[in-house]
Formats: sequence, C-alpha cells, structure tokens
Amino acid sequence: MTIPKQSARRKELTTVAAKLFKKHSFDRTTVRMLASEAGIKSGSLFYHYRNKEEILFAVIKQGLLSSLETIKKETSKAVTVEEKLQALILGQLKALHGKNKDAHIVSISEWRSLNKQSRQSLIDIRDEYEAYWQGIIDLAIAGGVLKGDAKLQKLFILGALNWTTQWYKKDHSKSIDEIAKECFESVTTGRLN
Amino acid sequence: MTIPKQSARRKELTTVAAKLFKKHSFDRTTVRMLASEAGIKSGSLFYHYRNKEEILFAVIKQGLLSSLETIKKETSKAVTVEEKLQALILGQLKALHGKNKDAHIVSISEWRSLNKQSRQSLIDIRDEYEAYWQGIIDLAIAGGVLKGDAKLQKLFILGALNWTTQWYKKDHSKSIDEIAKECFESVTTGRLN
DNA sequence: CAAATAACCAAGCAAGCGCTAGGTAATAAA
DNA sequence: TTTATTACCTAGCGCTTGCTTGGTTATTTG
Repeated sequence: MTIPKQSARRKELTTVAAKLFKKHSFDRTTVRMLASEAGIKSGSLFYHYRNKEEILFAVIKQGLLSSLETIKKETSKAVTVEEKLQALILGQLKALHGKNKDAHIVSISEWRSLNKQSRQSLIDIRDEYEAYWQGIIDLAIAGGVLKGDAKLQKLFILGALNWTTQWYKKDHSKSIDEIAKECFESVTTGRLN
Repeated sequence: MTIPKQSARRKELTTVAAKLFKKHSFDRTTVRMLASEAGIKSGSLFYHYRNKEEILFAVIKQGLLSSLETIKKETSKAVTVEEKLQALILGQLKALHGKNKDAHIVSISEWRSLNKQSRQSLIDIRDEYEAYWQGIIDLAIAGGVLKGDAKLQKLFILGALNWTTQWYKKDHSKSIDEIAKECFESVTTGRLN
C-alpha cells in the first residue's frame, strides 16, 4: 500500500498535529493523543503517515511554506526600504502569532527532532526563507536604515522576534502591530529622528 | 532513606545531566544514558534523585544561579550606564556560551518540562534574574542610551541574545566579545554617533 | 453489477521507559 | 569491634510507546 502525500485528509491531520506538537512538544505528544484529537484510532494514523516522524516532517514543511508565503505577501505592498523592513518584521510576527502559527512555531522549535535526511530535504525551503530575510536586511543596510554586519543584524532581529513566542500571549497589553512598530523603531532608532 | 540535596556527588551528576540534556533534550535523554555517561548503573541514579524530573530541576536551578552570578559579576565593574548595558549583554552571552553554558541553556529551553510545583519553587530566582536585567534596562532608558518601552526593550535584547544558542558555534568567525559589541551598538545606534 | 480504492478499526506485539527492591562493599562513627 | 552511613549493583517489574496485521465499511469507477 502506498501513502498519498497530498490528500485533503492528510492536510487536516497535519493541522491537528501542529496544534498538539506546539502545545505539548513533539516528544510528549503520543500517537494516541493525535488520533484522539482527530477522532480516529491510533493505528489509523499509519495509513496516512509512514511513522511518527513523518507527521512532524509534514507539520514543519507546512509551517515553513505558509510562513514564507506570509512574509512575501506582507512585504509585497512595500515600496521604500523602510516600508519593506517594517513589513518584514510585521510579517514574521504574523507568522508566529497569526492564523497558521502552530506549524510555524513547531518548525522553529522542533527542527532538531527531525533526522538528518528529513532536515536535508527541507533545507531548500529554509534557505529560501533566510535568503528572503537577508535580501531585505542587505537593502536596509545599503540604504542606511540599519548599520553593522548584515548577517548579525538579521540574526539579532529574527532572534528578538522569534523569542516573542516565549512571552507573548494573546491577552498582552500590546497588539502585534504595536510590537512590530516598536521593534522596527528599536532597531533603526537614531537615524530617523 | 532520605536523599541529601547538596552532596558533592550529586553536583557532579547534575553537571553530567546538564551536558546530556543540552545535547539531546530532556525527553530524549534516558536515565540509562545519564548513568552510562556518569559511569554507574541506571538504578543508582535514584539514590541521588527521587525521580528523573528532579534531575532536570537540579540542572535548571544550577543554571539559573550560575548565570545570575555571571551577569552580576560581569556588570559589577561597570560605572556608567553604557558600560553597564554593555557588560550585561556580554555577561548574558558568556552565560550562554561560556564554561557553565549547558545548565543555563537547559534552563531556558526546558523550563516547560518541569511540572507546576517545580516551576513555582524556582520562580523567585527567575524573577530576580529578570529584575536584574530590568533594572539596567530602566537605567539605560532613563539615561537616553535606549528608547521605547522598557519591558519590550528587555525582551527584544534578551531574545536576540538567547537566540544565539540557535546559530552560534564556537568556530564562528566572530568572537563572543565581538558579538556583544555589535549587539550593543545595534540596540543603541544613533545616539552615540 | 463487480472491482477497486480510501479510510478506518480491533487487537496486540516488541522494545524501551522510569523506577523499585534487596543486597554488597567500603568507609566513618560509636 | 560493632554499627551506621554512603554509594553503588543486580535484576527485573509494570507500563507506555510506536507501530503492525488482518479485516471491515463506504464510496467511486469500469
């Protein structure tokens, strides 16, 4: 029996898995928990996936693709370098806290739970994601919006944003837009006023 | 039989545990792996700890205390606000990548693997750590070295620094001191030049 | 209609897990 | 010299885990 990789049902199950993996971590989510949440029996999962790790693989792939789409869409409207950087920051925050957050958060926190082959086969998407970020950061530095080493700047800003997953709750006093604005102003302070 | 919490042997075992927990994560480190690394049999671990989670608790407590000590020591020499902030950034990076890094990294990445009671009993140390950071950030804002919301600034900077655990390897082209310097200049750019 | 396919279930296996019980040897205390 | 104490080992128990096998039902296709 062959397992179809793009069925609609599989997508549903992957979304359920993203939710539980984010809530409990991959290791602490059992196949029985996944099945129960999906309303089926644990054995039935292996009709859709070869093994548990393939479920994680599907979640992370979905997370990478959807967040890449999010930041591209968000930055597409921007014209100036300032606008692009601001949109990129906002896009990243939306990917982390918006509709499809579960899969994206899993993709950055459970990367090392994948085996080597799985990681290798996702590296193209990851590289594209990083390259997209780097492109805008490079522009910002060339335009004088940012200063310093381009790669470090990217890592600092991405780090500050990704770290929001550790403290930002949806009942926070500030909205995502406000946090994006403050982050933008923080990294570019001085040149603008 | 009662378990002494402060024996020298226990400290050794906790250091071994920190190493493996950082390398493989808490969930993927078995008591047999811990015992093997320590040169004893798995059952012997439970002479020193009540259960596996208590090992994690010991690691995290040690991580919090030693990194708090590190940043206090690092900042103690500083006089001006600029120096204090710079020292704090460097101290945090040393805690993350220096001698006692294992326990500290575990303390920020495995916090949620603790049960509620364990977390609660460590919260005082955690609060002191955050308060120490907040104190210097507040000073920096009052002194005009930083701008914006004090709490957000703290979270952004801490996030950027803690995120270095995801990408910094010891064969990196830049040293810890260089990265600290660049981070400091990045968050304070504009006011100084 | 018959055949194929998709999606599931029931039952359970083998391996690995945290942890325990009872015992041993070496050192320290009385 | 007896008694405690410290630090370990041996052996294995009970449970959970990911996963398999063989079968069932409903829907679609020729």
